[in-house]
Amino acid sequence: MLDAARACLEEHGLEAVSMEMIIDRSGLSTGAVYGYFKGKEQLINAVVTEGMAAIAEDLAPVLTDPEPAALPQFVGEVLQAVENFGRGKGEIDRLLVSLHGWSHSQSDPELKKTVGASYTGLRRLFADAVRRGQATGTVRRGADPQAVGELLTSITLGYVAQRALAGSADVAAHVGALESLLGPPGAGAPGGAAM
Amino acid sequence: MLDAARACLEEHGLEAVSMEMIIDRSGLSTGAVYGYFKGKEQLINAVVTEGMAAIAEDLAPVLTDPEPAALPQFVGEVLQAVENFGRGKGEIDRLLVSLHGWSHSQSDPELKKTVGASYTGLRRLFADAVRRGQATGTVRRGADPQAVGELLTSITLGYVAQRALAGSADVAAHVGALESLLGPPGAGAPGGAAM
Amino acid sequence: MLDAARACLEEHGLEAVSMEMIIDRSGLSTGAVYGYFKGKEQLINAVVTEGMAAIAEDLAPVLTDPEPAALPQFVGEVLQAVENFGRGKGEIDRLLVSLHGWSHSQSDPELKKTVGASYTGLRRLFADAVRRGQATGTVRRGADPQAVGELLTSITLGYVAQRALAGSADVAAHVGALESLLGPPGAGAPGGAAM
Amino acid sequence: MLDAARACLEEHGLEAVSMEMIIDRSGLSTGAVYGYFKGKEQLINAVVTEGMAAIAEDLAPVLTDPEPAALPQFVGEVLQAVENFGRGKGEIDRLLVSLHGWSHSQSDPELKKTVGASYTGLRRLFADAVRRGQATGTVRRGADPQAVGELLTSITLGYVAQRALAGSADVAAHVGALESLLGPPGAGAPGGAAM
DNA sequence: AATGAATGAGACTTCATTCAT
DNA sequence: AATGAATGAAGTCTCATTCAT
Repeated sequence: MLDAARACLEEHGLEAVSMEMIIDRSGLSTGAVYGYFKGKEQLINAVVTEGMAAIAEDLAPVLTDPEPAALPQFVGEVLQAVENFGRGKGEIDRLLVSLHGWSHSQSDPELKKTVGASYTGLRRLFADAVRRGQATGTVRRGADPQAVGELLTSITLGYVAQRALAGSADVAAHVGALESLLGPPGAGAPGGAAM
Repeated sequence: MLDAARACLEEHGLEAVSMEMIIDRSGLSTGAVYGYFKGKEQLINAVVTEGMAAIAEDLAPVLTDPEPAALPQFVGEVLQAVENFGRGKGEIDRLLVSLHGWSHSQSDPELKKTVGASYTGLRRLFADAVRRGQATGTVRRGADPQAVGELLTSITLGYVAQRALAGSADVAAHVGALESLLGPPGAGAPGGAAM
Repeated sequence: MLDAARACLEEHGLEAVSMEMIIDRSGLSTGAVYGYFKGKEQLINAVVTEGMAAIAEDLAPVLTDPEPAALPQFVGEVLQAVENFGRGKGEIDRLLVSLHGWSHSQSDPELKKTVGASYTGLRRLFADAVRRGQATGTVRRGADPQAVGELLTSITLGYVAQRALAGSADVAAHVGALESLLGPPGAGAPGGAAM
Repeated sequence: MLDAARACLEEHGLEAVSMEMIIDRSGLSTGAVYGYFKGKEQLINAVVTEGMAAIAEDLAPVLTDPEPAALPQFVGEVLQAVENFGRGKGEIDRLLVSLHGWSHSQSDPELKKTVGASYTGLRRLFADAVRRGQATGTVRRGADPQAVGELLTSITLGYVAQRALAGSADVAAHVGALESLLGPPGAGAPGGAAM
């Protein structure tokens, strides 16, 4: 059901998905689908919500690592998890579908609140990781965890956007750029051998 | 016309905008609108295209600055230009509308190509600025301009996304985070007084 | 079952009653209901038929009274029985439901025949009562029993309609009007001085 | 449009009329119909409202006659006007459609109010006519105009109901019954000895 | 016999687009 | 060239009925 909706969303876009095509692809009957979801809105919202939950789950191990790696590598792990999530197991690219979710969530107050909470949460998780990094010596002490958390959130979301909009984005390039910019290692981010 | 479409897009979202509401708000007649645009698709595409052109125009002075500032400040200038673009002159927030454009462009091959070219261009502009920065000594020599360009593209797009999705994003926080991470100023990014 | 259907009919009207709501209210399972009634049509028809039978039963003692009262009082007894039927024992007003039955019966040939027979029967019962009234001296001899039966049928049905449509109808007013119009008592309708 | 709706209503009943059949019969396009009426509910309501207005117009000359005839004849004129209305000019019997309107109006609060006002108005018009009759000597002085108005309303509505439900109703029978009951057809209602 | 999840025909309605004026 | 009423294809959803369990 959600799989079918996601696939149709990727294939046809937010404006053109119809219940009929989702239902056809799901293999269920009209009535069955409307038994599970009250309507199209609710179904699309479920796709968005489930997507956020799924990627959050995939990111959790990285974000909650008690001893996070140096920032470039840490970002690399995050982006790789994001990338893996996009590739997923099926044929569809869930990161592309995300953009539809982003657009959709702007127009549904209820969903917007949920999404807002979720991304605010992501920001906080990043900040917490930064604090742990500072505690374990992989992140400069002088940095404001919240501000860095916000920056890392932008990099992560921006990776998704760039990947979809420019057609590609490279995890290694992001890591390399950060390494070369943050290095030379030693000043507080030991182990980060510059590019 | 495009103003009306943009406003309706922000107000109702990609799925719910109707030609009728755009036409009503534009003050033109149905026929007139169809005189200017072949159909809804073309009109929405025009909104997206015009939006990209407009923000590109606003970013141009910063991106093509012959002597770009140190990276944190440079990013600050970019994000501030983006933020100013969003605030715009009217009541609507053009950055929020961008997300609809991102979603929409995924489903229209023609538009997707145009958008892809535009964001690839942005990436290149960033890379070029990095090169100039390396030439004038504000960016580390060891960094790969293309990779850094990709990172900066992510930060920029991510700022837009985070602002819309989390409900807020702070230019100063981004600048501060970069400063404290890239600092101590001197090693190759002089002038960047660490936080 | 019929109680549930009746209640839903009153609450939602002929167009909006659904099997689902009737079934929910009945407390039975879908299958059980379809065990008792072949379908919605048959169920609604049963409601109508049962309603006619029930009011006929309530009216019987009055209509078959061997020595009917003078016409105004006789009509009063009939209308009071009708009113009592409407008030019933439950919360619902069965007279209001009657109007739905009237409407429904117009569209089902089978039911229309049944209903037609029932109301033709009512007319005849009235005519018979008139004859007995003439025999016992409470109704003018000159009157045509069939014609008077038809008039009394109209008054009875009209009472139901007026009650539902105008929002109220008063038994005493009907009786009073008849008394004042038919009187003076004695000229052929002795004993009708009452009230 | 309303003609088509009325015809379909008579032909299929309240539960079975569909917009599709009304639209087909009207010869208009779907969009045109929805241009005139916001939806099915509004269209049916318009049928009901127009029906009440139409019969009210037909009854007006009789009900507002400055010198109403004696009651039996007056009732005859009213019922004849009602009957003529039913026969109408087209093929459909508008009195049969009325029953659907009665049922429908029970379920729409807005319409119910309108209908209630209309029938309350009818009651008042009858009462007024009775008063004029008393003034001109065709109706007994002792009668309560309001009560008689209510009785006449019942007779009128009951005529419509009986005609539809029993399959027939006869104006002459009603007149005859009243004549024979109201008794000695003298100057009309000389003096009003009763009460 | 009883259940109630599932079915899918068909209902209502919208809205992008056209074209007579 | 401009208008906006009209079109009708297509979309969303309901609900009477069935049937595997």
